[in-house]
Amino acid sequence: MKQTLEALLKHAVDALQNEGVLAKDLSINIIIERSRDAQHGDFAANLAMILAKHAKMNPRVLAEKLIAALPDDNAVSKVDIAGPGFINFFMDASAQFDILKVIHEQGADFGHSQVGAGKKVQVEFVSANPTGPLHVGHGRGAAYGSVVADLLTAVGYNVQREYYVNDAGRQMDILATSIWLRYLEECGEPVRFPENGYRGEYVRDIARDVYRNVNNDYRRPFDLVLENIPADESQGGDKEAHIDALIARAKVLLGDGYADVFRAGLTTILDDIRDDLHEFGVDYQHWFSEQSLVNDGSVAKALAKLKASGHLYEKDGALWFASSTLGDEKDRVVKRENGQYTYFASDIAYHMHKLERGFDKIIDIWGADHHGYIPRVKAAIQALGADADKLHVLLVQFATLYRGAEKVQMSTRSGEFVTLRQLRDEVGKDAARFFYVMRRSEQHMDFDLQLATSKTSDNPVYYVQYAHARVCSVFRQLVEKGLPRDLLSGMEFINKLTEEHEAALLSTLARYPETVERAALSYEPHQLILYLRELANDFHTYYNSHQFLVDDANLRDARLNLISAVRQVLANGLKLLNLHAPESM
RNA sequence: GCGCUUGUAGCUCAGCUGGAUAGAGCAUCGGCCUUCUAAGCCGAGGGUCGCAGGUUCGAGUCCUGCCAAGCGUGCCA
Repeated sequence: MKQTLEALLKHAVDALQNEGVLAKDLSINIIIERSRDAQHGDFAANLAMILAKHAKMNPRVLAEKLIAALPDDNAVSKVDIAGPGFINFFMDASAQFDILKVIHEQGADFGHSQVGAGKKVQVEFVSANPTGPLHVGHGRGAAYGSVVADLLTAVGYNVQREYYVNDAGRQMDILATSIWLRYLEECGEPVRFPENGYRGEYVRDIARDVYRNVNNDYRRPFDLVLENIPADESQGGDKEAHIDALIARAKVLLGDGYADVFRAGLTTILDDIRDDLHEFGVDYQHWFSEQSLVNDGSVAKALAKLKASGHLYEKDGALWFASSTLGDEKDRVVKRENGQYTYFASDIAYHMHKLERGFDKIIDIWGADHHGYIPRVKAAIQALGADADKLHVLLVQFATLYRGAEKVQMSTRSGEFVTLRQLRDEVGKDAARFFYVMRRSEQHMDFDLQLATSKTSDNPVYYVQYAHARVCSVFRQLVEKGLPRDLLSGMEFINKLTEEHEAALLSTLARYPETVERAALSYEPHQLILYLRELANDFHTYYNSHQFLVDDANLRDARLNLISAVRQVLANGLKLLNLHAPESM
């Protein structure tokens, strides 16, 4: 309907340009928006106010000329000038009813579109180090990323979801070493566990698995393990040096066994993460291994490419990327003095790999604490000869957990954190997803566990789901009362829907496709949640003030068609968010 | 110090990219179940949009400067 009005206005502008009222070379962006207030009609255009200056004319006068030049259209019943020069459009009531037919015909596809035109987009999200179970901080990224991906799919993009597995870094070595030390404890060795090791209970679980598989094969006397190892922090030393030495020692003492322990940790934890996310309604097309970039020479290749284009130099025995010439604050090391690549080096290779895979758009979803990392990655993409605007980094703030008014304390290091699994157990998948995505992703968020589990009207998840269940309930009542339903007759007598509440619902329903599109293109799932709450509210209000199963069969059929459309749109929206649309509650 | 993000009702947050009288939920107060599910609805109170300038027909939204909070500023990931 917006497009129709835009076309009409365009026509009027052309006419005025031909008459010489408006300059021909004017670049005009016609914006039609929905009126917030029903008094202002259904749609409004601010065109006259924007053009007033160029035309050297009072906006209201110009609006009058525009309206005079407007072609007739059946869908428009009245056009007004209001306020400083708004052009308000009142749409014909019969045109408003068309949306019900559209919803009925398109069903589950209603709201989908092709604005993405099949362009290839990659959405990479969560990508937490596989050094332990996901915690609630990752949950928000998971919920947000998956909905962004689903929204983009709904508007016609060809979306690939990817998880980048950081299986190559030092953190993984710390994990493997932690597992081995817990294993030695299992064997009965008097282990002093390093302060920088991973202390979570899951490390012991993996260690026990290893023990079950190899018995004492990897057992070494702890005295030997500790020989000449620099002291840990509480012993007056440096905890980083201590753990690094332990890692090196583990590799020496275990030989091939080290890789075995390492793999046990990686696969166990990755399987757990995969399973966890799956149950949270998050699935990926690809799990991309960082180690594979090192193994297949991609990192070396990426650096060679940077070197060839003159973006690398050596200093202090290390290899540097001159990112400061491309907008970064300072240059960054890609290969350390000790010959090892930095994390950033594999990230350059990773993004080169993404570029080579031919995505039109690359979306990285990161925790907001990584925001300082954006300029260097963009610099890398540019240095690789690609367009840095292809990369869109979306930031997700952490959520602070509350139980009522009480803040839930968390600390990853000590192992005392709330896992995503615990959250799902406590509040359920639907409430968790809904709450995570309810707020703008860059906004700090307070997640109240008590509210999310409350089965009262306080809880917005139930509010929306209840609206869906209520429609279903009406149809059950219809059957119980033995009343017939005639869909076609309902469409035929659709103009019996003359109540204010019905008009409001029709207009809200019509807004769904543009809401989905806006939410998708601006990566803002909360727009969809907001919409669903509005639609649910419109419905509940309607429900409370009018009976649907009335004696007048024609009116009844018309109303059933309306609420059936409401149910369809609620279901479509809930599905996009990967939430259940319950038939009863 | 510099950079990024945030600042809107008592609390948690929206505000459609510059539009008309700044909205919603919770909380508070007052109403509505003999009727399709009260997990619902209706009503009331509650605001210097952090502060000060600027841009223009028009600013919560844009620009500048302050103030406050969070994060970043590693040859960590």
